[in-house]
Amino acid sequence: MIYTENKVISRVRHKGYKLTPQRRKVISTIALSQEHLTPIAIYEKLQSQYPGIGLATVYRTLEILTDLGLVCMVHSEGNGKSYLLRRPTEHHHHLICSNCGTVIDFTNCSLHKLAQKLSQKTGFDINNHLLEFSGICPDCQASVKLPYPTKRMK
Amino acid sequence: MIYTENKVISRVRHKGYKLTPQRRKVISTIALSQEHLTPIAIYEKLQSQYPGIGLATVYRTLEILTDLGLVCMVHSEGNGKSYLLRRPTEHHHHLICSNCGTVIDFTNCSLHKLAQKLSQKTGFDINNHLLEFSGICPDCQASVKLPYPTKRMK
DNA sequence: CTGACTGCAAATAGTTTGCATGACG
DNA sequence: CGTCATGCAAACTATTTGCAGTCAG
Repeated sequence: MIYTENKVISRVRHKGYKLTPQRRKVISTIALSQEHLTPIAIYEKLQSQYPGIGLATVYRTLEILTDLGLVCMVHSEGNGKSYLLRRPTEHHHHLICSNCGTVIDFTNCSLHKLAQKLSQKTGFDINNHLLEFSGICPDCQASVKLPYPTKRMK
Repeated sequence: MIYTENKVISRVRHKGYKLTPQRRKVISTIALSQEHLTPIAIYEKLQSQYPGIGLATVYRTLEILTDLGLVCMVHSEGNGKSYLLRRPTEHHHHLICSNCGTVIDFTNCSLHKLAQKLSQKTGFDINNHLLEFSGICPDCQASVKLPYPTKRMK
């Protein structure tokens, strides 16, 4: 299931967080976006509709949403030091284009079996996991363009 | 296979990088450590044996080693913003205790099949992936709370 | 009303870079 | 000997925090 804006709002309020216009805006920005957004991207999108909103507020709101499990992160590998946020669908993982940054979600149930096995073997109480693939998406394979800086050393 | 210090050194030299005493020291520190190390941890360990080495040099060396595929990173989730480095064994993944930071390696071949399937479905040219589980290790389950530094299992 | 929330700016934390000096090959 | 590497400090990027004023409940 995808969290609707209203669902998120009621959940936030229900947990005792105040529902300020800033938080509303952040939530609706995430809800309306089709892509994963960085905190900065959210902040910039908001600047036009809601000038004066603080970046710190965006971070603070994201912290709450993360805490409530309402957004999820992408740790893009390689150069990607930025992490991205998105309204969560069902539990899923990410396939990331290391050239253009496109993110595709997928699910994989077999991981649960693997987690169980690991848990038995090691005694860990496993409560979280992170699986990401990265590569080059079809569009980027076609075009020869390289927007992401890759080369090091001069 | 585990890269020996000599192997790393010859590989670095072979790629045309100069083999300075600083690089040697960084490499041997990583090689001798049983645990994953942050860049800062490496820097601090070196301070005693090699005062005056610069943190930037550690980073620059790690960049080279990463480039050569001689170290691997752990992106610990949750609060963990620090990433850790280690001499690589075979291709493997990490199981991380979110309480004490213990890291256990494991391999999982079925991921390759998954990657293939994804690749077919999406057209991505997949060249990398990241899989990590986190949870509470047996020791931490038993004891209430422990500080961070690490232990290791095989 | 009142504590939670906000914007701002300053503070951190982690990492990168510019530059003059120094040393590997 | 000519690069390439180093150490240092300053620059950057991403995120967090302190604070005084503001507002949702």
